[in-house]
Amino acid sequence: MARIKTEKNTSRKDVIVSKAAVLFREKGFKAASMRDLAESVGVEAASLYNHIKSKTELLHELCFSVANRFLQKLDEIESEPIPAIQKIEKILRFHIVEMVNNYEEVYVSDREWKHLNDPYLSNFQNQRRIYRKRLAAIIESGIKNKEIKPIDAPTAVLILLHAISGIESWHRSKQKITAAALEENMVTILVGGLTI
Amino acid sequence: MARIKTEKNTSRKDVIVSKAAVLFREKGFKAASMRDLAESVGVEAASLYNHIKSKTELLHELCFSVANRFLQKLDEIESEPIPAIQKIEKILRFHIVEMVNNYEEVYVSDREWKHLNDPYLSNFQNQRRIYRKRLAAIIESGIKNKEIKPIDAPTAVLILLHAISGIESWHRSKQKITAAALEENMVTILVGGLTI
DNA sequence: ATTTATCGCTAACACACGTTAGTGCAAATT
DNA sequence: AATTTGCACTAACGTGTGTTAGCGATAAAT
Repeated sequence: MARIKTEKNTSRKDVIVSKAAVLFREKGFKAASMRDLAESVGVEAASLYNHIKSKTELLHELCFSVANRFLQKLDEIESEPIPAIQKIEKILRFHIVEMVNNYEEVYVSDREWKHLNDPYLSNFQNQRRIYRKRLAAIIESGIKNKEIKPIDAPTAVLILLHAISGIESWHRSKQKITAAALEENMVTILVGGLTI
Repeated sequence: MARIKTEKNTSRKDVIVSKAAVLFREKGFKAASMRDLAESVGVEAASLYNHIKSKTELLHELCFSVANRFLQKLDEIESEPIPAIQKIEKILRFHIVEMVNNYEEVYVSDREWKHLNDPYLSNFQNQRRIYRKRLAAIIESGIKNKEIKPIDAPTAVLILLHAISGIESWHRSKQKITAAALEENMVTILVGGLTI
């Protein structure tokens, strides 16, 4: 009967959620079982339910905490009085840093949200759609100001976001370049590809 | 007792594999059940086993048929006597066209290969690793020849491949631009991002 | 020190899953 | 026309799943 160990300012639920992120990334949400999770937490499966309502709650928690972080940052950057292309670069860098430092959560939020249930599912999809539209709008304004090539903005957004999710491969690769180098390379290629 | 309808030159197994691709994309491999698949084929679940050995066999079939198409094309392009950057552009265009026209299969091969079993799993991972190394080598040679910016080649590969998988979003979007326009936009941004 | 709340345990549930066995009809082959 | 093969069916199996109920021990609050 060993209790779940917690560090300062982290509840037992936080521990579970964070272990779930690792597992969901490794195996996928459906393939990761509550018994797997229990083992990785160091407890019996049933005990998890003293801290969480359901398996899907873990997914909500992960998806929306990530989504909220990105939304908040976008609010912040959108209102800065800087050229559109610089806004895009800032957002890009934020995404990269998040993907590097909070790999598990961000990855799960990106790949496993399909398994959310309504109403969370529709909610999440809406947020995602709106987020992308806001990015597209920034790009459009950059095109108007001749900072950015006259390309289809939604396509540019799609490229940016998916390219970032490629950091997954970086995480798995044996001989990683440094995170800083990764960031610079990605910015060079992507911002370079957009700029006139 | 209605038999599975086949068109010319397609076996009943082909029909099943192709319906499986749709289902695996929609729900993910684990979440898609054989009973789901049976329904979409118009048959009882057990009847599927007159044509296939197992659920995973469907995944093998999909993953390796896609992988082989890409490998074959890479062989072809690699041996052409053209500048590296043009090779990259050709490969990029091939990926885009494949992702547009064979969406379901390519998507499943890209996202669901984790659920393969050994020895297929290791096999697939190896092929993937080697494929990427060959792409990186082309980029390296382009860098040497001053056709391509001096960036980290593996990072460039990662960006290219993942950006392509973003075509998933294009497929789902309501107001699609044409496939041709999509292709041109992607090439503009990505090849533009690599070129000096 | 006593009470109360927290939390991990065992046992078990209902259910969905992939798959096999065995039967019989219909199409293909002779 | 007779025979063989192909294929869909029903029934059922074992297993793994998420989750609940209820018990007892320990930590927290009084």
